[in-house]
Amino acid sequence: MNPDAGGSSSASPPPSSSLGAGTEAKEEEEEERGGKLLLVVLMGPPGSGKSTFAEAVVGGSNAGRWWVRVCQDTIGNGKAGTKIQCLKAAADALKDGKSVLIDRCNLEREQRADFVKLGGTLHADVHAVALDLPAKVCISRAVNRKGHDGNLQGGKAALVVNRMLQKKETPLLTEGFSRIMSCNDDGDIKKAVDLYSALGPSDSLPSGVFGQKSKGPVQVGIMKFLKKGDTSSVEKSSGSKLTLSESKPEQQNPLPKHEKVEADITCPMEVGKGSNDKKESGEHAKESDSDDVGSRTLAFPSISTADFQFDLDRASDIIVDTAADFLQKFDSIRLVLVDLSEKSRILSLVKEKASKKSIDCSRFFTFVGDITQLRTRGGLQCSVIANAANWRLKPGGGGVNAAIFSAAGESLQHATRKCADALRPGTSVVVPLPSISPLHQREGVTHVIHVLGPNMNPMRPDYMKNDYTKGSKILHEAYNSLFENFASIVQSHMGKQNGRLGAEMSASGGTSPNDTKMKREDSHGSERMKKHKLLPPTMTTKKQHECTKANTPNCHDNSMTSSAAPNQSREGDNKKSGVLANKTWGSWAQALYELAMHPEKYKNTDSILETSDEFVVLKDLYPKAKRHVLVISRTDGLDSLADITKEHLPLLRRMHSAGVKWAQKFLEEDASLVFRLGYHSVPSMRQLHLHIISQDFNSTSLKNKKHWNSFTTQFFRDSVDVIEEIEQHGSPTTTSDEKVLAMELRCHRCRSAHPNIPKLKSHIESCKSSFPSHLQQKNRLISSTTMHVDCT
DNA sequence: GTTCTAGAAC
DNA sequence: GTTCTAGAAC
Repeated sequence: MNPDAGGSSSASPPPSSSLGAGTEAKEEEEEERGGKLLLVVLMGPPGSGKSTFAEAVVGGSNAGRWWVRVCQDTIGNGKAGTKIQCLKAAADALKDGKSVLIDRCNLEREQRADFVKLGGTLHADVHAVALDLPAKVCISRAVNRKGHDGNLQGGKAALVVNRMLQKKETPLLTEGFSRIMSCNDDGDIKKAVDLYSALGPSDSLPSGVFGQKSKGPVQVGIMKFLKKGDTSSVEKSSGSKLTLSESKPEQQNPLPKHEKVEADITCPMEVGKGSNDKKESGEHAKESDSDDVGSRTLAFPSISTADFQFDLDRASDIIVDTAADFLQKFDSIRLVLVDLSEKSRILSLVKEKASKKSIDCSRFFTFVGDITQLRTRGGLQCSVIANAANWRLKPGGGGVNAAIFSAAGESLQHATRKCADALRPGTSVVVPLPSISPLHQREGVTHVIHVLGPNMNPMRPDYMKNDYTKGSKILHEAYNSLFENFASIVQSHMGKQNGRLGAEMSASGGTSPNDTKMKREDSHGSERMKKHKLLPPTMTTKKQHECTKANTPNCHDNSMTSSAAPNQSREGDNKKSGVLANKTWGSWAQALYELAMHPEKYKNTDSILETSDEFVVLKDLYPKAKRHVLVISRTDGLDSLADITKEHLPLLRRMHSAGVKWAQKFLEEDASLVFRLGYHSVPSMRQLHLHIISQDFNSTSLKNKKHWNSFTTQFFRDSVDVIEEIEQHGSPTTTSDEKVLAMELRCHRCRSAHPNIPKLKSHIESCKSSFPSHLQQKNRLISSTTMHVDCT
């Protein structure tokens, strides 16, 4: 602790030549040192370690540097002061020939603008140092600290941190900073401290953006990032630097006016035209690099319309429909349809239809160019590309498939082999592209998703004989599978960053144990990615993987249908997503099945509330809230959402109605409750069951992260949505990626992050925020004040 | 799904 | 030392 830290500002001893102050003296200093004075704006929420940083630099070993720390928490005679006071102190110090560290949160652009301006006016180099630690680390530290200068600690701190992080805006060079340094963990912070502490009088630091690997969206939270209906903070921080919209004049789709920031990342419905505008291309690439938009962008070719000769008009409808659905579900994700030629008929059809549908053209657009050279020749930053694969997942054959395999080199073939041997029409498989692949190195492509669509070409395998009813369904499925897989990549990308950063929980000093831990978690995380991400949705075991292999166009279903295991889904239940819904259930997972098949055996227990031919209503044995019941289907072989087809719609509607009825009954007993009805994407217990659960989550049986996330993330599929999706597409889209269950803990009402279950639980006891807006729509919530629409 | 428990985090 | 998480076993 610097002895002067309690005052309005603290400085290490100034060099004698700077005594006497004034601009002149300062300029002399500059000349002498060969460098300008610095105004370093720290950014970070409470708990991010700004003061520690500032104290280390100001009071550290660098006695030759004349730093002044301007700390808003102490500027008022040791107590919190105002921004004006900070500005004045900073101005005085700069005029005095001292470099300044601004120690206040400065998370929003507006909050720091005056300091940037001041630096400019007084000819100082203005740097940003963003302390971008994960929310939960900051919260944990802020909550636990004692004797904080600004008296912000304890429960109040968590609230403040959360509120601030919602508004965080990533610093940009365009704000006026000459250098931006982001610190994503304690190691980064130490490096930054060392860097600034070690600056000699004549040293200067290179300009530019450094260390911005972990982007704003990650810090704001995965849910915030992915879920529709949240505030715009993510777009603000993620999108503010891209200016694709400026790249081409022929913008067709004007942006909604309220999405100003998005407009910055927007493009006209069609951009690109390949290669030649070097300036533009460079700009895109550069801008995108400093943002995370590339990792949230999927470029895909039109599936089935080339060699497989699928009707273009129908295909374009399907592309636009599936893309629109997908974008509705996920915010901040970009989809780009790519084709080589400007004259591409499919591109113009899609453009026209997307425009008619008023799809946000910043998040879905067409692009003329080579999908294997999007960054270098097209200036489009994009980490995930889709491949219109063949069923054998082999290179060659011409078209996009040949181009991608050729551009990616042999490593793509090897990586593909590890994931699958073959693909069924209507499905896709994610292949992480090894870093040695030229496509990875040159274009920044991290994943290739192979997709197989329906074939309408009599010369190719699995010819569909012009059956467009089936063909359209399969093409629909192919795009859905592609987009879902893409979503899970983005999710796991975010989750991984959070996981890695989340390992950094201890106080600022500890580097080596943390480093060890970090590496371990990181490699562990990669392992997990290997296991899960290689497989299409819902496939998580080797066995299932093999099933898919067996289920290729040439192998059909024989190996599966002969399955005699009594605890597996029956044959024929798995027509949908190309990924077999088969799953082996542990003995413990049979309980609901047993009950559904033989409710009479259990009729003496008071857990069964109602029995009909179609379902049983049961009090959950381990309720995760004050009221938690299950409506269990009695249909044999219907184990999870993955088994559902349109035939089950009437059943689902009746299960829903039964659930609503019970919710209303409970509301009569306690009008303060709010209920949500839904299914787990991947249930742990066999036999399809609908959860009716009150949103207090006040239960000792709710014990861990998996419990919480299974009811409060997209893993929980609202019954109304499931029903709607079956009505529209014949099957529900399940978020089969179980990694959401390991995500950070966020309040289901205010979305604030919490470091552990006990702290989360104590928060939700008192959180009175209204529910996120998407939950308040379509009767997803049932309370004493809502009306419900009967789905029967 | 839960229980148990080692060891990480605090 | 206590609290908490996460993986294994069932």
